[in-house]
Amino acid sequence: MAKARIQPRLLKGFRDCLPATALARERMIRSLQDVFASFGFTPIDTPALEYADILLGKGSEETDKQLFRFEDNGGRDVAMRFDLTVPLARFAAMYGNEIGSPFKRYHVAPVWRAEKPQRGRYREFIQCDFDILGPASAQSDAEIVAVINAALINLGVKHKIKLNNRQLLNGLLQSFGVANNAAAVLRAIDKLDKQGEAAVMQELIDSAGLSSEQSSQILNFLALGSADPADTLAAISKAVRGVDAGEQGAAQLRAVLDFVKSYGVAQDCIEIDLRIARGLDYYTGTVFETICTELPDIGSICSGGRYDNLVAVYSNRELPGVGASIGLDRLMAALEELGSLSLSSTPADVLVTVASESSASESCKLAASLRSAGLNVYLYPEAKKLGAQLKFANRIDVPFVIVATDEQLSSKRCSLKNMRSGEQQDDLSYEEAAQQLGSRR
RNA sequence: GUGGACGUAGCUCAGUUGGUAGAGCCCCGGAUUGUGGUUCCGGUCGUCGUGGGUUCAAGUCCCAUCGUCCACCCCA
Repeated sequence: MAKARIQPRLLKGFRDCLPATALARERMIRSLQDVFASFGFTPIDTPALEYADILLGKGSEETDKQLFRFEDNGGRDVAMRFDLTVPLARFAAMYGNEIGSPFKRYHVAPVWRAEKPQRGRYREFIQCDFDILGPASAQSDAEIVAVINAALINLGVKHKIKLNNRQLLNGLLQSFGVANNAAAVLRAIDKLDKQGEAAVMQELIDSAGLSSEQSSQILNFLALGSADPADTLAAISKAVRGVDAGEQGAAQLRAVLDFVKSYGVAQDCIEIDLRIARGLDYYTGTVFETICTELPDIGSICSGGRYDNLVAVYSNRELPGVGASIGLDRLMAALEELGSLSLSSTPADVLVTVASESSASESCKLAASLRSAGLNVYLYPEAKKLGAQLKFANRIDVPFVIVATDEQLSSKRCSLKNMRSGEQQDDLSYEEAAQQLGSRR
């Protein structure tokens, strides 16, 4: 009796990664790791699964609802991490003495959120986090911004980093007399780009219960987007005068911007955006979001902020932190849409064909010799018709192929074929072939 | 959670007022007995998402269900 066939399929919001995508992803991660390392960040890893109470109530009501949460076989209430910052806080609380302070780490790993999937939004996606724990300094905030900037430049992504400060925002709302419905106000303001001024004004009046004067006042102020941050800062300082939180926030923002400049970040990659609030509850100071300027619709590709009280949730020790997270999958989706993702399905520089069973072992030696010259070599795994091997080379899109007859191999000679141009060099020694390939890379 | 669009070959899709399913690409073989990608010839491929209903007859109409995509909410 034939076995019932199991329909191959994927869970909603989860994706397979084919070679071309996996290679592109690996290249991106390597590029990011280089940047993180260049700033002295060190990698860590933590488990995908945590006790549910570690994760619950740390992000927001929304992230609680989106948790993949279940009972394990031992009856424990467990959940999959929805970000890498909360596990970092738990990690720091457990190993504070070993890691010391300051602690600069990066972490590239998948996270899970049971949301409804959409363009650039999945249920399993990779985040690339980098954080500085310890100092509550404007300099470390600025360093995170500098890392974002360097990382995106290294990936060739045109971007704009939008900065704000939670305390400043609180101060502003206080000075406008709307601090008690802050959440509703911020939610409305956030829609300015998408829905326009009139709709937001209406929402401010209807949902947040503001007067129409308060609404237009706030709207005008928060939407304030002067090209020169100095002008914006001046206006802000004036607006928050006499409100403690506001004055502190404004001072922090100013200090961070000064340092960002010293870190050498181009001014046109940075702007103050008072609408950036961030949904996660743990942010306490500087917050930022980053858009890809060529594809702003896809949303923030990197965001984060300062969270000074998060580690204290798990520890009797205060350990301030600041960090950001690059959404690798969303970024890749953006690059793919822009057509600027290089997609090849093999890392090999050259494919070595196998002419016959009797010469196969010599082909292995040939491949080994090319590898020791530093080349990525795809040795065909069996003797087969040459046409089929070339066809395969074509399929995986390898740029060069080594072809050799049994006679050639017996005297350690081979031919090198360029698969793009079709041109072929005959009668080369292994060293000459390696040299040719090396010089063409 | 709310709203909208769509499910036909591995992929992208066509299929008229209901009449028994097609194209391109991909894949395989040959022309081409050690040279791919171009060209030509041939070939494989379908419970028309699933279940029910209307009808002599359903890919087509109706209901339900599942799935996908998009937008909102929120976010990477």
